[in-house]
Amino acid sequence: MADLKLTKNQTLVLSVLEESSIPLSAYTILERLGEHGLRAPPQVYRALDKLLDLGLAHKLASMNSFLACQHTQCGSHQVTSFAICDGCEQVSEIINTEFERQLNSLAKDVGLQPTRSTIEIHGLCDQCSSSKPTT
Amino acid sequence: MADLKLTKNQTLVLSVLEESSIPLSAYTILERLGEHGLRAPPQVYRALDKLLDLGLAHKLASMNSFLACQHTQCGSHQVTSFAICDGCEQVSEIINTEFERQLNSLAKDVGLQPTRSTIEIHGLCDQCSSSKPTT
DNA sequence: AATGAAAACGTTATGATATAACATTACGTC
DNA sequence: GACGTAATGTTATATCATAACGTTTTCATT
Repeated sequence: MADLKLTKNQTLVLSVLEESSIPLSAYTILERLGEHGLRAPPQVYRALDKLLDLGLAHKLASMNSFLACQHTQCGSHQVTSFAICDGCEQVSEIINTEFERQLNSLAKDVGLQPTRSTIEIHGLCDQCSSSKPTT
Repeated sequence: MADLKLTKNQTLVLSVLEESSIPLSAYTILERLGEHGLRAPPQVYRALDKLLDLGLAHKLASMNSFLACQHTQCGSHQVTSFAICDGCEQVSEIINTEFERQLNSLAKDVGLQPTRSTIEIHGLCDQCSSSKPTT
């Protein structure tokens, strides 16, 4: 566990993310940590920034929300992709080297040296797509 | 040109996007259209929503900004990827069917039926990477 | 243990992004 | 010209994120 170096607020924020089955907004995290003494957004955002740096959490730009890294050891600068169900909000974190290679190749084709990528696939999971359409 | 069906505000917003070499925030668009009578955010956001629907504009979730579609005819629901230079802010819009196929395959592997994707690659373009590092 | 630098923290205020809600106007169709 | 729909204008507010500043904690060095 890399948790050992985390500060109090970072630990609190990461715990909330880990206990959630879906991504959370910074303000939802703040609400849940009110009873632990957190009162203002910067306390959450600062903890999140550090967790993102460490690769222990990820931000979903398309939803303005955050989730704990699902891989116990997610190198902070790999290309990570997310499959997001718009029904149940479950997220799968995908790391695929062949896909990463192809992404870098696309970037190179247009003359870009990539540093970070946002890959977020929205849709419906098998379970939601079999239950939702019956409306 | 598909412009023929656009309303006044949609046409104004699209014009501003087309005249810009970089993505613009909704509020920047609003400022630029102040002289044309636009005064409040909903006027811009409503036009943007329609332009996104029509595939005439795209949103970059990682930057909270918008740009005109670079393909004269971008089917509104293709997988479109963006290569974004963090130096000069130039964006290349990439459509690649092999990449799209692989993306769909990744989604399928985790049981997701994709509907829309956010693919944004950040980095430095060749020009910026040869000028910036010398600091 | 004293000390000093760096990191983390708490707090207030504000900036930036986006939408709800409602009244009004434009416009095609009958 | 009456009607229904789409577009518009406007006010207010919700949501997301950070600047700025002072205090406290941490911890290596003395």
